[in-house]
Amino acid sequence: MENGIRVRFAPSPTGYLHVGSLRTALYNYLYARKTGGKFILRIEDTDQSRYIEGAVDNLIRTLKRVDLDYDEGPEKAGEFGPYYQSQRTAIYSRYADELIEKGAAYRCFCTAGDLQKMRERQLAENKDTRYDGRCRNLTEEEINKKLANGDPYVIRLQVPTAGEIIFYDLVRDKVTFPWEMVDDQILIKSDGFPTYHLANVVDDHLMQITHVIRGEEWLSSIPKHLFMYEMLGWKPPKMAHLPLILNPDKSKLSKRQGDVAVEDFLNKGFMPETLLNFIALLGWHAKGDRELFSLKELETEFSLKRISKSGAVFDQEKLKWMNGHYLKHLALEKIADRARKYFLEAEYDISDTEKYEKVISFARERVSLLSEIPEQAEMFYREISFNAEDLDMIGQENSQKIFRFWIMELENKDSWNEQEINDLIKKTSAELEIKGKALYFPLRIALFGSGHGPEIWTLYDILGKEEVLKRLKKLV
RNA sequence: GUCCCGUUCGUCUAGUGGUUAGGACUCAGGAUUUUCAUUCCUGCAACAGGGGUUCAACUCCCCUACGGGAUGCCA
Repeated sequence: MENGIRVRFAPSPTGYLHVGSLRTALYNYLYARKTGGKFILRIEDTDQSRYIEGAVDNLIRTLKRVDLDYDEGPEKAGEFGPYYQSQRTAIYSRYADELIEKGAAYRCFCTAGDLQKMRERQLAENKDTRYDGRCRNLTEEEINKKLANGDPYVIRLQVPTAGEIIFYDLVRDKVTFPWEMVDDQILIKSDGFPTYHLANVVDDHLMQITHVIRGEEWLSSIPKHLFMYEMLGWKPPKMAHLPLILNPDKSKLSKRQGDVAVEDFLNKGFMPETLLNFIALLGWHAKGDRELFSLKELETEFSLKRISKSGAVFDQEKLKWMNGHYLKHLALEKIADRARKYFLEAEYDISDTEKYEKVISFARERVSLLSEIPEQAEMFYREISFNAEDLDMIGQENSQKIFRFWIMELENKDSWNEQEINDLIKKTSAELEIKGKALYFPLRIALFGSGHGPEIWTLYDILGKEEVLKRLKKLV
């Protein structure tokens, strides 16, 4: 159901995918899926000084890992490419020229040093630090002379100096800015590359973007963007500015205060389902009390109208809880598959698939991260070791009686089912007149090296009769 | 500093003029479980402050406070 809605996720390739960016991507994705529109990925790589090898590949890989599919973008050419801004410089300069012709932009020959000095002076005089517009009034003669001279220059937007601009944001409704406060933004840098502001306006128009959904940090740039749309004679897209995701101290979520890279969360053992579900809730909420949603469910539930206005603290405690939830409720094979790499890292032999899945089914119940699963599984893959206290318990007469009784009984029959093992426990208790903790503790210590852990049957089921017997025999 | 945006339990939030202000995470207690974990139940805990408007404000308006964002030849 093509309805012409087109949204985009336009990250700059910084080398990793920020959690806040993931949410922006998700909301754009959801809005596209919900409305039957298109979701475009565009790479905003116009800052040459920040080029990072492999950053785009990593970005795309991460998007894939969390299952966020785009309809157009790098490696998925549509009719509006190229989708790298660094490959579109000719396009931007054409529109920059058009703005100059229309008197909405001008060449500025001020050097970085000039600007620095200007800023310092403004600061000293306690004035706003803004470009003072000194190059606005250069004569044609002066300009041509500098041009002929090969002086480097930038192109600046010539914004109105008085009045105010009113616009309507889908999240914040009416927003007003006085033009006085808006700077003559640089559109084309002296290296010929555009700044975000120009590139974003040009591309959103050319790529026929209908809705711009992005972080609140862009809100104050809207006047400049809207001015460009107007001067170029274009219809601006609808805007939705998302509340910020915050550190525990309420500042904008940043690297300095912990992990912000989606890759890091994934590698630590958080799962895509968790990340997507949790992050969807940071700034958006369904009508009722429901909080658990799969991606598919979000696609139908999502609505721009229910995006909240205030920032949301990224609470890792709740993230962990939610991951624990998905660990327990997702298909066993899926968890088993994802946990595999952690077992391999721990060098456990998991070639016995049946055993491995039983282990997973036991361990998934008691952890909140994929990476924590192997430590719960140690008793099934490693020889157990005992501390002094354990040894003491093992050496006691009653313990020895229990072990010998079990060895004898176990050897009587080839295989045991759950009922039979439980009956054996009862029988042991009756025959030896040992009960409760005094019975279970020695058994647990002997079989898996701890007073706490799985039920005896669970352990027997996973390890099998031979291994259980072996562990018991070693101790008598 | 200036401009912009925001403000319901510690945190994420529901709420849209009349509610015992609901849910989730965390925390505490209890039940189940021979243990641990799970699960379930119960509890603690919030409308930033002050003015209006109204018969009635968490809900609408204004001010103050606080928080955040922007203020780059970065996005």
